[in-house]
Amino acid sequence: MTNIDAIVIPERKRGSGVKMVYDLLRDEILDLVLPPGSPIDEVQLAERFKMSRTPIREALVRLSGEGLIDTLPNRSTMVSNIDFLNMHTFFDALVLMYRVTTRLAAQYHRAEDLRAIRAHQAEFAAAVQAQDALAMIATNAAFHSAIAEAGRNPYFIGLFNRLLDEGRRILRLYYQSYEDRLPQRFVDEHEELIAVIAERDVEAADRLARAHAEQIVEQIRKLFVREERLDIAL
Amino acid sequence: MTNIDAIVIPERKRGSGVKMVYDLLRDEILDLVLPPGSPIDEVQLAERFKMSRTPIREALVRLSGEGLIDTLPNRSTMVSNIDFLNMHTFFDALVLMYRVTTRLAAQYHRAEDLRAIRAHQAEFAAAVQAQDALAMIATNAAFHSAIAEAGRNPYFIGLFNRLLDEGRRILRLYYQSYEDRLPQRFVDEHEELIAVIAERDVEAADRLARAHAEQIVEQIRKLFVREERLDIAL
DNA sequence: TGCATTTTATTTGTCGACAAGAATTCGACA
DNA sequence: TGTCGAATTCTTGTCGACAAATAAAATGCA
Repeated sequence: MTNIDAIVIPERKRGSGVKMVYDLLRDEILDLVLPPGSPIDEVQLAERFKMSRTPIREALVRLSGEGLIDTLPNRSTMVSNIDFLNMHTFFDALVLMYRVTTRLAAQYHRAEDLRAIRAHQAEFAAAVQAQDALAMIATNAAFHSAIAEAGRNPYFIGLFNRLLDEGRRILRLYYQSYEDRLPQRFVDEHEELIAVIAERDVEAADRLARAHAEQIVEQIRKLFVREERLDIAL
Repeated sequence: MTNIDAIVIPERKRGSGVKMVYDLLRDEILDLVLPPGSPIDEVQLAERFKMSRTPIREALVRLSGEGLIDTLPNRSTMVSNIDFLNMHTFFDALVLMYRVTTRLAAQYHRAEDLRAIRAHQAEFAAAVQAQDALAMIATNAAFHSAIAEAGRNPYFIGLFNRLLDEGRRILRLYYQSYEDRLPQRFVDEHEELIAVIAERDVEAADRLARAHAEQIVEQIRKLFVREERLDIAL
């Protein structure tokens, strides 16, 4: 006894409304389906999800709290912009969190953490093998997020995940250029990271994580200057 | 033509509802007027603020996003507990953010930042002079928050403010014991911090911030063991 | 009395409606 | 034709109401 509506909107249960809208909007923002600056219309969303504006608004409040959307009082709300002018603050925070979370993972990880980390690494390697840039971005973030989880510091986990989200948006902008040789190097560096975490070598974990993070930052920087050149060329 | 209601609820304007509820509840949670575990009743709040449940709920969603309240789906919502078992994760994050924000302040501060920092330091010194423990907690947090602002990294500022909030709750629990001699030492250390920031001595800023943070952590730790002794004594 | 089950009450999640601001359109006048 | 102001349309913030989910109370039974 399934009707067609049940396929489009899968039998929403009471209480799942906000979470559903939140998850989907979040994905669409991070995947740049909704690019920075896109207007967000409550009424439109309400029609799309076939629910009233109240749960939509609560989802938007959550997204706003995480800085993914900007809300002008009594006026429009839109997907938050990426602050290219102060990108260095993002890089600083990212490198530090790479280091700290990897350090803590080396200190506090348990056996099951390593299994989860290795599983994500396998997915990342597969994405590199398949030259699937979007999958590389997602699996790389998941890999490092798993390392952070193994470190068991909720404050660092929270900030790091937020940074990884922001990085996901930034990399999406340039994912075309992921066709070079660097990804294989990242795969190797990930393996080294796993090794020093497993050995509980905190200092080595710090050193490798730092080098790895600076690699990534450097790559993003190169994407920027290439983009600037294109701008000038036009 | 003012009526009595206008005094209790000061002429609420459209759009200010959520912010008002959010600000007030946040203060009451951080000041332990609402201690951890307190139940939060939407209807009661709606009556208290003389508004409907909708804006109340949106304020609660924000507070939930910041981890200040916990919400069980379809069930009660309450002020989040302080996780004493994993207090070390809080200390780790706090020390690191003290160091990082002070470093960045030494690097990036401007003249007006120093003025703001010195103003907060003056207020802190006054609170110590007056032996006003609650004012010490608040002005100390404001002092370090101002240093973080001078560092101009929004990611660090966000996490650090969150940690300072949590610290405010923890210290409130024990603020009686602030009657010892340590506060004067903190005043002196603050002066040293300001000096190295003004000199833009990054490494010294890091070193002093770390020592200062570890002082504070050590003091909180001592409060804990004293509390445990009292528990045993009973 | 103690336990299981039904009934009632309370609380939460969602809804449709309305009114206040802001943006837009329209029209008057120069 | 261009500009200013009034009127209209649109969007947002808030409201009161209702129904689902849970908790509490009441009832029945051993």
